[in-house]
Amino acid sequence: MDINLTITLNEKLYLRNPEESELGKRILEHSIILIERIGFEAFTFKKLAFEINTTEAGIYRYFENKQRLLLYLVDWYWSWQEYRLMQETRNVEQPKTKIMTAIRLLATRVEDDISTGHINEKLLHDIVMSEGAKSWLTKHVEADNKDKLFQPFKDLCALIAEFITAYNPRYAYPFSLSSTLIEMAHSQYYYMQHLPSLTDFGHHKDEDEIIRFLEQLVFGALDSQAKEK
Amino acid sequence: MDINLTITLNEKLYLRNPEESELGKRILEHSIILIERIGFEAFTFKKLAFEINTTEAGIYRYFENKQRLLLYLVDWYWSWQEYRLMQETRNVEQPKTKIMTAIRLLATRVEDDISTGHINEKLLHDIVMSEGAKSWLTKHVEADNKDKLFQPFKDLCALIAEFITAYNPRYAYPFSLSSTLIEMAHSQYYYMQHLPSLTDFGHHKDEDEIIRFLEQLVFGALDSQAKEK
DNA sequence: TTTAAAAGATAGTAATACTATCATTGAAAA
DNA sequence: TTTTCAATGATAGTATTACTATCTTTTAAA
Repeated sequence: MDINLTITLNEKLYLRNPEESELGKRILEHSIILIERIGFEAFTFKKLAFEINTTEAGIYRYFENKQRLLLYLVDWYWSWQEYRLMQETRNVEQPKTKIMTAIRLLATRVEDDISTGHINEKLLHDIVMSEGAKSWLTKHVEADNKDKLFQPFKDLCALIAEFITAYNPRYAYPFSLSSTLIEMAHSQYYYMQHLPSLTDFGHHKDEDEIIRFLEQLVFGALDSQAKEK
Repeated sequence: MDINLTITLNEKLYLRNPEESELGKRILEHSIILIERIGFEAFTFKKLAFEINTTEAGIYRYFENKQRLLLYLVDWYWSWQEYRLMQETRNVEQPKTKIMTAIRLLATRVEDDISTGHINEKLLHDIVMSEGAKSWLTKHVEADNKDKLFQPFKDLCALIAEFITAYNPRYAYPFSLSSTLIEMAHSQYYYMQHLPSLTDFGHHKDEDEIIRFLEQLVFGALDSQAKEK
């Protein structure tokens, strides 16, 4: 069986659709590798062009600038996570199980998914953790938001918020809890790796601990609310 | 009464201590104003120099680069928040009240504190929300961490973790809960302002709602744990 | 076979992120 | 009072970044 997963993103993210050409796919593939290796600040289109034996101008035909390319990658990641979550919660009855599945998918180190040829999900996961926030922490958030450039993140957030509401319809903050969960799954992992004293996962660096922390956090909030009301 | 609050920070943050000269203080004052106005990406030492009628080279005598200056400002902010929190929890007996004070201080929009002449805390609060993460999301986090450049954040995190442990000694994740609380107090506020559909604070934009969300989150986690064990 | 889009090659510009050097000032030490 | 020395100011210069423009060649469909 040869399944090929293609994720289609908002057209405003690019000048020319990178999924529709060989060069485009090489740009995606190697931008992930290069950003992961040298970091987004040091990453330039010139360096990327050198890596894939094309020219700087060639890359500018696909993406307006490196910020847009990053946003493309980040959106791709959130779309992929939402897809995975929908897959894994299909046919699941219990809202509790759905939420636990979400936590597991978000907080577990990603392995490369072979069904998406040129995208290395493992590296992309690292990029989203260490660079992802830079895609919305800008002076043009609101303009980008109007252009729906954060839609994949919002969709994922809304999906998990649905699970939350299904679990406890009286809980007052399903969206905030959902965005907190998504953000913390990534940033606690980052802290565990780089600033462990901000966590309790010390140096054994066990991601299962993050899962337990998040489960306890989420269900603590959801179950106590049920009691209080 | 003329109280003057001076916060002393890690010497590795700067080349020349900006608190010790008039020019240094003007750099701090106007970097806050300018970063808040144009954003960290567009901010340059040349533009700052123009604002305060000095030269680019003059600013480079104080800070190695703009990233270090940002880290200085962010560290200043966390030191100030820790100071405020210690002030406001002194003589408070109940751990629960201490935690609620922490939540209130972190999640309430800051007003300018006149006791610190050249620092506008209100603007600094905005900067920490929208640019703060960029100070640790770098390829040199670990080197910076070895140089203790994140100490103020860690200290604040540890202080709140103490309150948490005092409230419930059996809770397993005081540091992670503390860092989650600090981060969410800022990022839920940012979302409320710029990406409200990630929250439940819609468009009335009421920070008291964030406080209630955080209280319910934190005490939900802390109280349910007590039950389970 | 033509033709038009994509890619390659090359050049150029303004801004950024610095470093270096030398002159001037101003306040404390001699 | 003079010296002196640190801080600042003024100016220049460099490598890199972040683009834009143009012209040619390749490729793939009409």
